[in-house]
Amino acid sequence: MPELPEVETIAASLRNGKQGQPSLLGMPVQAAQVLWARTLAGIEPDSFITRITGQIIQNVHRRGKFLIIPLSSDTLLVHLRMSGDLLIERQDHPLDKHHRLVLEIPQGWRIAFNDARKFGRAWLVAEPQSVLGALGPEPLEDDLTVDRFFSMLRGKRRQLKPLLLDQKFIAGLGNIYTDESLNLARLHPLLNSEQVSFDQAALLLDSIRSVLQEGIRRQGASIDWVYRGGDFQNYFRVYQRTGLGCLSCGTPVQRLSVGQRGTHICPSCQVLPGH
DNA sequence: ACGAGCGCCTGTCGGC
DNA sequence: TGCCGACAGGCGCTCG
Repeated sequence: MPELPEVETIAASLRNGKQGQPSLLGMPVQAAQVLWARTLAGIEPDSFITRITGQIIQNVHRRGKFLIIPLSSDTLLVHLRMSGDLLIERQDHPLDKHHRLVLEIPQGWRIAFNDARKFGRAWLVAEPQSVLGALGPEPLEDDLTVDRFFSMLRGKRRQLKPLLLDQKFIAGLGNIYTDESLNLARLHPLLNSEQVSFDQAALLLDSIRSVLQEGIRRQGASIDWVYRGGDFQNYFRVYQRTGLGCLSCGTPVQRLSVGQRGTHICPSCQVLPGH
């Protein structure tokens, strides 16, 4: 489910609280339950519970698609993968069958990691870099300049779409925002990264940023049965719009498969050179 | 270095 | 109605 804008939205609501739901800042973890052991990466349930209990939540932020929750002495890292979500709910609310991890916090609240497909993971580590160390640059940070992005692209010989999905190359993009960014930049997902011109690299970086920022502004996208509350899905240019008209030229949007991922393009706006 | 294929899981949807 | 395949916002692994 979540890509950068959805994770950013979740981090902000856990940090700041929202209507009918407290901020987590300063809250101690009073008890923990592990309902699906494989949700925990590199730690057994008993050790996890012992170690996290009593630690106080210092902050909630994001790096790529990871939620980062610094505690008194360790850091809790959460990756929601395809179907995960972090919910704040009352302790007397019945446990959903998809809850995998539950942390009890004061005043009758709890944090629930809900994840139907069980792909999500949580880490409890002293050093967050041990998990986050290999991530590529943040697309919205100023240190990712056009010059740097251009040389990153030219330094690889890869199809643009799988490259943008590679979290070691750039952090936070997933299937939706990659398709949207490539369409906005009028670049074909199979174009080789070493063939991208400087101007195209500049346009692509600009497109990535504008799509991510609009996603954040709209609090992410809500699709299918995994609903989050954002409404960016109503503003998609190509994603899941197969057969509908391109917003720029009216040509029907095409669906193809790239790296075993459903991929959406406008065949008129996104042309592969020499084809 | 790169891409394809597959495994991990559960749920939904469309076709028959 | 039931069954069956395709598909799903991710990522790590193996194999050429």
